Amino acid sequence: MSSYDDIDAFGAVPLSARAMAARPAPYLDGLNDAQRAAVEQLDGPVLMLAGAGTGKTRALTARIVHLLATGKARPNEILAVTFTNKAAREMKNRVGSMLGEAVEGMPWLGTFHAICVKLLRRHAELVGLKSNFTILDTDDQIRLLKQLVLANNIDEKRWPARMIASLIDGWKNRALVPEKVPVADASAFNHRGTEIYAQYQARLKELNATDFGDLLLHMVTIFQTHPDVLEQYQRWFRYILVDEYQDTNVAQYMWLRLLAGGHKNICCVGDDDQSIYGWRGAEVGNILRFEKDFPGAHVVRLEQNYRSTPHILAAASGVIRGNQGRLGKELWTEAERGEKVRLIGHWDGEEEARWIGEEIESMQKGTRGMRPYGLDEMAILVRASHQMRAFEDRFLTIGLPYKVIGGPRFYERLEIRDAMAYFRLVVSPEDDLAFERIVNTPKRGLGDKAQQKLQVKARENGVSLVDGARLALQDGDVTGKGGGELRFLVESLDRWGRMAGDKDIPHTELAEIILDESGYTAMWQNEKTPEAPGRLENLKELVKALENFDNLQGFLEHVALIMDNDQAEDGAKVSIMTLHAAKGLEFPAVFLPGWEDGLFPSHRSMDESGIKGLEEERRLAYVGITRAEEVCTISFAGNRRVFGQWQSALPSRFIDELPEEHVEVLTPPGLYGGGYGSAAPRPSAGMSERVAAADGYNSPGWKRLQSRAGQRGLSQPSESRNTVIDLDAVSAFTTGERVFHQKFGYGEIIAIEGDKLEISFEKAGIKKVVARFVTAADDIPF
DNA sequence: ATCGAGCTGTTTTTT
DNA sequence: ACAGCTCGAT
Repeated sequence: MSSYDDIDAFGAVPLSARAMAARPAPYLDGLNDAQRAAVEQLDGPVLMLAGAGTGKTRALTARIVHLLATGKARPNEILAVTFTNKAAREMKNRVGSMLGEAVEGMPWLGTFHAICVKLLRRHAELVGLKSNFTILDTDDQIRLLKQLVLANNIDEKRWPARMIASLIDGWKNRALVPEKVPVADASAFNHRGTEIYAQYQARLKELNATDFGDLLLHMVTIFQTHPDVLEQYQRWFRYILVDEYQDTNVAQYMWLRLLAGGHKNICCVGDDDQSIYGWRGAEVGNILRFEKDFPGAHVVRLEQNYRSTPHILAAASGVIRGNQGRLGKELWTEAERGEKVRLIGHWDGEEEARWIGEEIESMQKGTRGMRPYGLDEMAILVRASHQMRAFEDRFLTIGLPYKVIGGPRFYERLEIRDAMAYFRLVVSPEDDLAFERIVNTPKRGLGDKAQQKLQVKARENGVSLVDGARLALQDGDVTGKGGGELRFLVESLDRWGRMAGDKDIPHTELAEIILDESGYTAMWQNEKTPEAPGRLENLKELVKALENFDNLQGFLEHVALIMDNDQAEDGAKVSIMTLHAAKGLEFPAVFLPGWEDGLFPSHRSMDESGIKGLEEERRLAYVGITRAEEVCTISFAGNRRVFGQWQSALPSRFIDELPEEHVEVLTPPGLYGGGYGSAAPRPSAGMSERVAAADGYNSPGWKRLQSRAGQRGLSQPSESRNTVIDLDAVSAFTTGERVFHQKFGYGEIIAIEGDKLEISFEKAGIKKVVARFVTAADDIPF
């Protein structure tokens, strides 16, 4: 029998009545009418459409406090879901501080995944798992798939494990178990994908493991097939709150709908204009359909913005207006007009970085009549992480302190994963994936051959790889140096396992012993590469992080779901991050470089998803602009080195969409190459002649851009804005044209198919190449 | 078994 | 440009 009748064992802490009675509803103080409505409409479905900077977190937390204060629900009867641990933590803290001392955290406030793990541990047996199942990270997932691909004699080139992984993730995001994958979907991949999917799921079950997608998928499956279980939770969770609803995927949506099916008290908070995760399965449709999905829903719009100046808001609105099918929201503010959005063009990416570096330095002192800004008040938000390099290079040379936010997370680093694999293996010796990871790390002379033998032994006897290794050693399958090393490893694992059970050995000490005795620390000490010291440093940090937990097991449990990267903040620094990473943040001064068609909006995104892709890019632009409180500076470069090749580009179409009365076009100081830097936006589009002329679109740089584009038939902005893929290099070439390719040299185009060109090269013969790697022969980029 | 030269495919990222 | 990987040489 399952044990969900112990639900209320979790942190049922009744609110102290006197804490609430002391001051009547202080948490409602200072809320505007819309916020107050969102807080007080407790029953029935509510959609809180909260624009950027409209105080949604405040409203959300006040709502929770209101639920508690009115006695509508106890803390453990509220289900509050977020996407990130950071958001969950913040909400917990804010609810805590609004309530004053007393509240033991809300047990059901957390990320979708964290909550699903908690639920799934209780009901694991319903999907054929044990409740101590492990959660695989992306790395394990890929390795597992690779094995399956190999075992099926599938061509790895045509079906890379990564690709299959994203296919499977996509299905899981849509809550599709292997049998439910639509025929059209499956046949597009020759049914190979679904076969592997099914095998992969079976293998996960054998390993008593799940991947991230499974956490949701399994819970949806359980709710759908066990109405009794579902009912328990429907009854238990009297109120449901969802943050960032526009980012939910189909599986999350189904999960929510199922859970909300009882009381129907679900409050979803989100902003359709900030949906930027479509590429990983988020469905804007979920938020757009809310009123249909939940009949009788109250829709509350938070439109008063407390973050940005009117110019910035107007610029953002101007851009987002280009999207179809929005729920519609117009942000307004009482703030002073402030600075217009500033726009500046540059000759190339390096100059853009140089200019921004200098502008940041001037802004520190105060410039152009603006107040001085501290470094930590400024941020650079880029579309793609490779853009960061130019800034890092530049800032390093001029000694401007900066920090990169996002990027590889601590727990994703190689050395951390290796160390964790050792820990995992000590805690659960049957963790085959962990064993595979470390069996020959550090090098123990156990190559493919030897590992194959262990696999065979394990499979034949139906035991784990560690036990397989034991048997192989007994039978003398692995001998020599490798054999000795393997024996030592297996014995060490046993020893560490016993130590893990010994209460007298602190687990942090054990961790150090494991890393030392395994030779893992020594491996990095002996390595002379520049990153080795950093890796050792990270290992130390890992051991330190262990201090916050009671034992290795507890630590591993948490780490599986918490991939945070809380870098210690020391001193004021300019932040550099992607637009995606910036969602939810705000800065007094924001720089938005790289607004060029192809880069932003991203060529790829439009290729793959057409108009939907373009709209998502536009939302990204909206998110970018609305991060700025006081100063927003948009820039673009006429030329940029991409994949080692110089490419020229036109200013982003989003620049045309900025309402001109809210934009000030800056001309860079004439320090570098005269007027070259002052390439202006496309003159005939959004910007008036006056504005365009004022900043010199007659400059040589701009003219050159234009004439280059002209040769390609790309210069007419009016045309280029109507079609989605027009900037694709496809239209740039004609058959018979003489072209140059970096690797193959000169040749003549004989056919064009989509974005691929068939070219007869003088030296290399006939090849098919992607159009953007080819340039017209008489026009090699400057 | 392991090391280094050549090939490929290059957005965005959380859990 | 470059990282990550496969394949051939030690």
